This record gives sequence, C-alpha cells and structure tokens, in this order.
Amino acid sequence: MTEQTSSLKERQRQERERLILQAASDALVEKGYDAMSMEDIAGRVGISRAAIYLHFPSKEDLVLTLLQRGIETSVERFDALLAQPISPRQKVRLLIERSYSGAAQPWFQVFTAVMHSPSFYSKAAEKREDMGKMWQPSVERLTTLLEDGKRSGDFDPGMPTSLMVKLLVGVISPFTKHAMEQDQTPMPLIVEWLCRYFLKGIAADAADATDSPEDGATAAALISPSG
Amino acid sequence: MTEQTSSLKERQRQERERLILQAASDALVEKGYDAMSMEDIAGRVGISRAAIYLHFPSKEDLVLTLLQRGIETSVERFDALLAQPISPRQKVRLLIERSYSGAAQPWFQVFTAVMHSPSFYSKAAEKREDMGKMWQPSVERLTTLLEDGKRSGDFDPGMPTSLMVKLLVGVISPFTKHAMEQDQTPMPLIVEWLCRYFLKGIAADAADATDSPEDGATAAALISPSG
Amino acid sequence: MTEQTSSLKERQRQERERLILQAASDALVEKGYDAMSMEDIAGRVGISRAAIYLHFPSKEDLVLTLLQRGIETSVERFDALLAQPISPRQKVRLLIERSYSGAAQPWFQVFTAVMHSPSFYSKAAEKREDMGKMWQPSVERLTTLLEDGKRSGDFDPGMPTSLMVKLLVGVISPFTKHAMEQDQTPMPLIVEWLCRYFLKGIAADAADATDSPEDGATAAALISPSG
Amino acid sequence: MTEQTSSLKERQRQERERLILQAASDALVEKGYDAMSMEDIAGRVGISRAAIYLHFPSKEDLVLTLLQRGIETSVERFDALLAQPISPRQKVRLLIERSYSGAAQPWFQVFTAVMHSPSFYSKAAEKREDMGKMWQPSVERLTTLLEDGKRSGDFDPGMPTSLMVKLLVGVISPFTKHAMEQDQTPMPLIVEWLCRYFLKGIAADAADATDSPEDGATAAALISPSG
DNA sequence: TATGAATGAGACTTCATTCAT
DNA sequence: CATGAATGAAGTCTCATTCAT
Repeated sequence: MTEQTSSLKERQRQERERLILQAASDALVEKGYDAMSMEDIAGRVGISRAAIYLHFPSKEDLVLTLLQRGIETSVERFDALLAQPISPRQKVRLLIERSYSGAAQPWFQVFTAVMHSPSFYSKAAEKREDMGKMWQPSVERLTTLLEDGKRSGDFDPGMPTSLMVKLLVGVISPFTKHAMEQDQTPMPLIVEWLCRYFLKGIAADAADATDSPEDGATAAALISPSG
Repeated sequence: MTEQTSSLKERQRQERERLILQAASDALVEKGYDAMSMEDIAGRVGISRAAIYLHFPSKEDLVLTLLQRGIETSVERFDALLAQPISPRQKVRLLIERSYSGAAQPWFQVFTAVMHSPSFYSKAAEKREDMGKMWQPSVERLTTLLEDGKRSGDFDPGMPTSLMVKLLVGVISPFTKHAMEQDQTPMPLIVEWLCRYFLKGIAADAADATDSPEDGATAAALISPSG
Repeated sequence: MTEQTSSLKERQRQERERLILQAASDALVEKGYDAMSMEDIAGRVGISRAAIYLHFPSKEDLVLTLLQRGIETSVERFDALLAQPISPRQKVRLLIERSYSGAAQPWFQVFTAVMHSPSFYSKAAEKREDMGKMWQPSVERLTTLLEDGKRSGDFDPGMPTSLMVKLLVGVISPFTKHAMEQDQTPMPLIVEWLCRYFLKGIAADAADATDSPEDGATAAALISPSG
Repeated sequence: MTEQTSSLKERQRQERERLILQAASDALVEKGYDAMSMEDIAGRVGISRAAIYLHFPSKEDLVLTLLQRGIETSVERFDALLAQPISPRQKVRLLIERSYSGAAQPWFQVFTAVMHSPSFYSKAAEKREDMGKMWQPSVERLTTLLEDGKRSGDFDPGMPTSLMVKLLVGVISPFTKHAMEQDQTPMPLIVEWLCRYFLKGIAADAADATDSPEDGATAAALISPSG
C-alpha cells in the first residue's frame, strides 16, 4: 500500500513539476531569463513561490532542468526523423519544415532565450562545467546526417561539417524563425526558400561552379580547390 | 576665448559621453540589458553612478542613444561600402568579411543584445514608436544591394529580396559570429566558407540546377518553376 | 480547523497591518509625508522595509489607506455624537472638547499633515479622482449639525453654512490644536474659551448687535441686514 | 572709485539675492519645503545651482532668510496699520481684509508652508534656538492691538490675550484662506463674515450673555464669571 | 506538503552640496 | 564671480530565497 501511495504521490509530484516547467517555459519565452520572476511562474501554475523550491533548488536549476528535458525530447524526435528511409537532403528538408510548423519545439525557443541571457549563461557556466555539453547529443545527430550527405554527394565535402551544423542550427533557430515571421511572404513559401537556400548553400559544387575568379580570389586560395 | 573654453568643455563633455557609451556597450554585450547595472557602467568609466545621469536621463535612454549612434555610424559605413565600384557579389563578400574582422561593429552586438531583452524591448516600444524603424536605413541599403545583384544575374530573381536581406543579416549577426568563434576552424577559412555558403545559397540557378525531383516535390510547386 | 487557522492568520495579518498603519501615522505626524521614509515606518514596527510592501503596494497607497481608515472611524464617531439627545450648541461643544482631549483622533492630524504635502497631494490627485471626496461624509454631518442649530435659533441663519463648517473645522484642526498647546493657559480653559469663541462667533445676533456703524460700514452693506 | 564699484557690485549682489529669495518663495508655496529642489529655484532665476551657494550656505539657511525678510516686511506693514487713528475693531477688520486681498503678503504663505514641514522645522530648531522668536515682533503688535481693544471695551477682557492672538492668526492664516477660497461664496462676503465671526467671537459679553446654564456648565465654572 | 511572511541584497534614481576651472 | 561636473547619501521598490506553521 505504501508503494501505491508513494507511487501516486510520486506521480502527482511529477505532474506538478511538469506544470512548473511548462509555466517556466512560457514565461521564459515571453519575458527572458532576467525579467522572468519566480512569481511569474508560480502565478501561472497557481501555487506559491515557495512551492517551486520544493521541486527545484533555485531559479537557475529550474531553467537548467527545463533545458535538459527539452533536449531529451528533442533528441528523441531527431532520432525518429533520422531513422526514416529518405535521403539526407530530404531529412534536412523535413527538419527545417518541422521547425517552422506551428507545433514546433517550444524548447528550442527556450534554449535560445536562455542562450541570449548572459546573466544566466555565466552563472550556469560556473555550476555545470559546460552547458554546451547539453547540445552534444543533438549536434552529434546533425553531424551524422550531414556527413551522410557528404558521402552521398549531396553536400560539399570540402566544407567542415562543424560549420555546416552551425549553419543548419542557424536556419532552424527561433531567432531566425522570429525574423522570418515578420516577413510578408506566406510561411510555406518562406520555408521552401529556406530549404533551397540552405541546400544550395552547402551543396557540392556542380562541376566547377566556383566563384568566378574575380571575387574571393585571395580568400579562396585558403581553401584547396574543391575538386 | 569664451568660444574656445566652451568648445573645450564641450569636447570634454562629449568625450565623457563617449566613454560612458563605450562602457555601456561593453557591459551590454557582456551581461545583457537586465543584468547590466548603472554601477557596472560607472565602474568601467571610473565615475559615480550619479555622474551618468548628467549625460543620460535614464538607463533606457542611455541604451537607446547607444543604438542610435551605432546605427548612424553603421549606415555611413554601409554607404561607403556600397559606393565602391565592385560587383554585388564582391560587396556582399566585403560586408561579411568586415563583420568578422576583429575591429568589427560592436554596435551590432549591442543591437542584438538589446533585441534579445524583452524587458528593454517592451519599455522602449512604449517610448519610441517602433524600434524597428531604426533598422530601416540599413535594411534599405541591403535591399538595394541585393536587387542590384538580381539584375546583374548574380542572385536568384525568384527569391523575395526581403528574405534575402534577413538571411544576410543572419549571416553577419553577432549571434552567428559568436557561434562560429566556437569552431575549431581558423577564422579566415570560416569567413570564406560563409561567403560561399551565402552566395551559393542565393545564387541564380545555373541552368536547371533545381532540386532533383525526388525532394521538395510538393513544396516546390509553390514556387514557379525557376526556368 | 482550516477555518480557524485561516482566521488566525488573517487576524495576525490585520494586526500587522494595523501596526504598520499606526507607525505610519506617527511618522507622518512627526515628519510629514516627504520626510517620512519607509525605513522610518519599518523601524518603528520592527520589521524590514520589504515587509511593508507585503501589505501596501507603495508609500502613496499606504498613506491613502491610512486616510480612508481614519475617515471611516471618524465618521462613525461623528454619527454617535450627533445621535445624542442634546442641543446643537452642546454637540458643537462636545465636538470641540473631544478634539482637544488626549485620546483625540490622530487621523485628523494625519489628514492635515498630508493635506500640507503638495508632493503627496498632487500624486494622489492623479490616482483617486478627488481626495476631497473623502471629506464629504464628515462635511455632510457637520453641515446637518449646523443647520439644525440655525433652525433652533442658536446659530446665525445669515451666515452660509459652508463657511460655518470651514470655521469649525479650523477650530478643531490639529494645526490650531498645535498652536494652542504652545500656550501657557491650562488646556481645559483653552477649550472652554474656544467653545465660547466659536459659539459666539456664529451665534444668531441678539437683537441688533450688529457692528456699530463706524466699522465695516461699506462691507457690511454686502450682507442684508440680519434682521 | 572702489567704493562705487563695490557699491554697484553690492547692489547687484543684493538684487541677485532678492531674485533668489523670490524664486524660493514661489517654489516653496508651490511645492512645499521638501519637494522644492535647489534646481527649482535656480531654474526660475536662470542661474546655476552652485550660484545659490554664493549667497546662502544651505537650503535651510536660504529658507530661514526668506522667513526673516518676510517678517521684517510684515512688521513694517503691521506698524503702519496700527499707527492709523482708528478703533481696534477697525484695525482688526483691516488686518483681515488685507490678508484676503489679492496682493496679500506672500511671505505668510511661505511661513505656513514651512511651518507645515516638520523636516525643516526640526532642522531649523537645531540651528537657531527658536524659530518662534521670529514671530515675536508680530505677536507683540497683535498683542498690543488686542489689549487696546480690551481696554476700550470692544473685546472680552476675560479671554487671555495670547489665545486671542492665536485665534486671529488662525483667521488670517493662508491655510484658512486656502480653505475659504474653495467656497462658492464670493470672496468679499466671505471676508465680511470672517470679520464678524472673529469680532463677535472675542467680543466682550453684552450684559450677561453667558452660555445658557445647560451647556458648558461645568467647564464654564473654570472661568470666573465674566462680569 | 504547501504556504504566507519575512528579509537582505541590490536596482534605479534624486538631490544638496562641493570644487576646479 | 559663476558654472559644469561630480558625488555620497538616501529613498522607493523588486526579487530570489528561507522558514515557521
């Protein structure tokens, strides 16, 4: 019986925790890390500030947990996508399209909101060695995807994969999304153009489609002829 | 003589003001709007908090001024660049390269830092109608540049220019810069790859280099066949 | 049980609030609105500044509440006095005597202290339409009292009641009280003389006890012969 | 020559001082002591804050001087009035009427404004033994006037003169004036009624017009039968 | 467990006052 | 003589966090 009770309580506890994280997520996206107060969160959940501390030891840890949960979810979705029997180009397309669909990952917005808050970033850096490690799993998946594409001849094998990853992240980042949403162009078109843009940008050069000799002459020398 | 005196004092005053703005700029990039305190700024300059108020009526106005000054400077540099007798592709290259050079526009970082602070953004929105209007002049210049490139056949005439502008801004944004700086690749190479990436991404399609029929079949239909 | 608990907490809360208001009252009378700091109040109660904000959203609201509570109490006492089966003259006497008794209404002092603070007055005017409306109920009672006296032949029916009210308020105002307390004369005597002064001052003229023709000749013409 | 120069400079200096005092007077009446800032004064005169300190060592002293000058002027006017060959009743009338005339003594408003600022009052009390001494000359004149009236049979010889003085001061105080100005009654009528009120209030009792035995029975016993 | 109460630290801002020029 | 510049002290208010109930 104790077990059942405990289990029930535990479930309630986790539900509470989920609600808090959800509220924090909303508040974070809406106000940013600094401007978000514990009262904001408590108010949305309908509990007292103090109750939050029964689940998380500090505002900082609360947000850190939020990120971790988000990443876990995100990685699962990544894996599902990557497991599909389609070409790397198609996978990239799906990834971008999904990022711009309405029900997209709110966690990504959270992540970005937090990344842009130096006051959190510096604090967190002290506590957990490197927040960047949370990226790791996602980055690994993207890396695999893009290298698959290189091998299949879709993507330029000369471009460092780490750069490609960052560029892809840039395309699907909520910051870019936010910027695009301001545009008059209908969203489906925007997404289509984004896909084209990114895919062309990292595509393997068709034949010798290098920049014409006039521009980038010097800089281009830095890169071994991409053939 | 009074003129000289006045001029001297005025120069000193402006110098002080410049120092304050510089300090604010640094603090802003380092800590973000909310976490930056007036004491942070005063400390860097070596004056008292109260002294700042001799130059700016509030923290908010100080940052607003910072943005305006930055934009003015930025637009001038834009114009100088655009006036050069080189191709649009070359101009875009220069623009990107310059953004990643050491002495690049810190104002851009400031702008981005501020854009990511909802607490400032909302306050400022009340005061000055639309902070977005400060972007206008820069956006206009980029628009002209990119449309020139379309006419010269360098850039894809099918892609909406407003999208191109946003993509270019994304490439030279301090957020992207920050991400790139984490990469192991030497900076000059990164920049070269960035240029290629962007220019290829928005390039006019060579012949019929559309996506192979397999991918984007549906979505591509949204865009009139680029042939 | 929960009810009792709630009731207990609520009672404690109200007690705290009362203590804060009391302290604010003292500080206000002693220092005036501007010079009174939240620290002054907190210190008297033995709590921290921040604790005050758990009860009142701002200094201004705290004082506003103080006034409202005071008026409510005051009006109740007015009503009790006016309900007594004595003549209007007697009621006026009682009113004055009570104002000068030791345990007199401190709220009146508060009110006056606040009325003399332009900085509060202007702020409050913005918030609540007209602070003068808080006077209304008290003024109405005094008006009724004095008009009763006119009808009973005790008071001069020629003098505008609104003037009488203001004169009576003047007599019982803490400013007058403060002045009187500086006098050497024993307080009971002072009060007796005050009563006589006021009652004679507003008394219906016995017979034709108008000013002798010599003085006020011109001005007196303004007032229709009080017969 | 030095003398003339000195004299000229001295005159200019005094003129400046006068302007400062005038500005302070205005600001004081408008904002009260605490809310009035040195910048308020400097701004009205068109000089810098620092310049004020060339004439007065502190805000406190500035206001103290303001009071002294005001009293000096006031006493002169008192003397002129008292020297007139009219009855005490007439003199009181004139005094009241003048207090309510448009060009009345602004210094009185200043005095009251200051009296109502405990923060100034307490500070000043520390510096100059007793601010009350500044009243002295004025009080002496009023005392003389009222005792003359007692001797002439106009005023009640039983009422302590010091009380009469305070009551008279109350009638002509700017606080009363302010209250009266809120009334609908035309000002000339108000003034006439005020005169009547005060004169009747302190008048010698016609015959035995004591309060009817019912009221004030006990208290009245305190005062020796006014016959 | 959950909460109301409490607080210390710190934020922005104001202001009387001083001083070098 | 007058001023712009500077500041220290103080004031109002916010917030993450703790703790007794």
